[in-house]
Amino acid sequence: MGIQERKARQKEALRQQIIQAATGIFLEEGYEGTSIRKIASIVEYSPATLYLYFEDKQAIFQAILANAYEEFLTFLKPAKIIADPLSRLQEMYKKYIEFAFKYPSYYDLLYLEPATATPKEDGANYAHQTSQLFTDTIRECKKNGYFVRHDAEALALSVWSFAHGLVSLRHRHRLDNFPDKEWKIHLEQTLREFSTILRAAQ
Amino acid sequence: MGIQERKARQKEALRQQIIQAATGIFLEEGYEGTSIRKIASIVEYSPATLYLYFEDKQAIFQAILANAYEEFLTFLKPAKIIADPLSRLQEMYKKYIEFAFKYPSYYDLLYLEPATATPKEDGANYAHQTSQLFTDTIRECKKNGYFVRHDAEALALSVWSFAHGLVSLRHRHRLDNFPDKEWKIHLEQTLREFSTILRAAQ
DNA sequence: TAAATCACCAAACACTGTTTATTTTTAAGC
DNA sequence: GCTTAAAAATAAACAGTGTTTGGTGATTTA
Repeated sequence: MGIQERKARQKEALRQQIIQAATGIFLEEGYEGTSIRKIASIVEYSPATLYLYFEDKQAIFQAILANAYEEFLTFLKPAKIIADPLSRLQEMYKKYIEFAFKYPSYYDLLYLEPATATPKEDGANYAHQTSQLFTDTIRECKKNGYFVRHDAEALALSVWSFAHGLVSLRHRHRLDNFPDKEWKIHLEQTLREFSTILRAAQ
Repeated sequence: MGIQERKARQKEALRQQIIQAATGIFLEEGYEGTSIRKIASIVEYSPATLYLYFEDKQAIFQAILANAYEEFLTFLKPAKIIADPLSRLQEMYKKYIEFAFKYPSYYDLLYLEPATATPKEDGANYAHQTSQLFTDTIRECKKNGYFVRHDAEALALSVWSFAHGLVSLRHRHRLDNFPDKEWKIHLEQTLREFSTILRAAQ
């Protein structure tokens, strides 16, 4: 009965091929720029075939989303090692922002693209995990005597909002008055500024 | 030579009719949900005719954008009266966030929708004006002895990023783990939290 | 009244995500 | 090996999108 196993393997192989092709286009052209027909032409199958492997376009991107979040966690890992929780928190949102500018398409898919997924499922789930990441770190800060008068969850959302806001204003070209070179300096200045006011909030 | 004037008036009248129809659909269905054909059917002209009055879809929404920003400024006006610049700053980002939740479509068009406009023109321009609004207020704070050690522009971007981040995470359903009722409380808590750390940053 | 200009639109073009009906390929049973 | 049943793949269509082209009929000018 090795035939069914081989079939399952082949089915999974094509699934992965579709995801890979979709990721390739997506990273260069974004969500809207990635069409079923483009993906189909790369894997050399008809567009209709893709619907035997994925329910719809959204489903393909949920598979990419999983990989994107893996990438994101890997990117954040170095920050997680830092012993002092306040320094760790700062390094975390720095890395968060660095990830966003290094992988803009991944970032958009994770946090900026319209999410049609149902609340408790995929779409909002990765976002919830991210918010937990910040909340947990701030809770540790509180244990170490930082932010004693503050609410961990609300402060975590503030920090995350700052980072996400900064990134998405830039990604959506609302900060184009800063040319690329000038922007780099201003970004660093803004990060320092935010770090300063955060450290002052004991 | 009143004929050409009458013609110009009629042309302008239809232009406004198109903008009005487009705004109606847009406020209920968003940018993607607003099609040229839908607008054309409301004003009872053919889709092709709209291209005699606007270069493309984007151009129609730039006209709406102007109205949206007017609405935004009107909404912010009460905050601008406040004498103490620090209290004014706080009321400004509160009103900013309030506007975003009251007119989500307008907000999206202004700050969240992909902007294809050239840097120095419309798209980034309103955003630049918004950033100036925050920067000017913080400069006044500095004159009154607040934020003396801080850079006005960088701090302004921090504040704006926080407000925009909070709004867009919610608008893009990345905070759906908070149901509507719970969210309202958490939003207020987060605003208080941010206000606290801002006040501590002397 | 004839010529020129203007306003308008039907139809087409090149796309999009998705579904249906049909064909081709593969495996199973005799 | 041949037939039958099941599985896999697809051609073609549907309903929609933004936009362009070519042409018609009304209006203004000369």
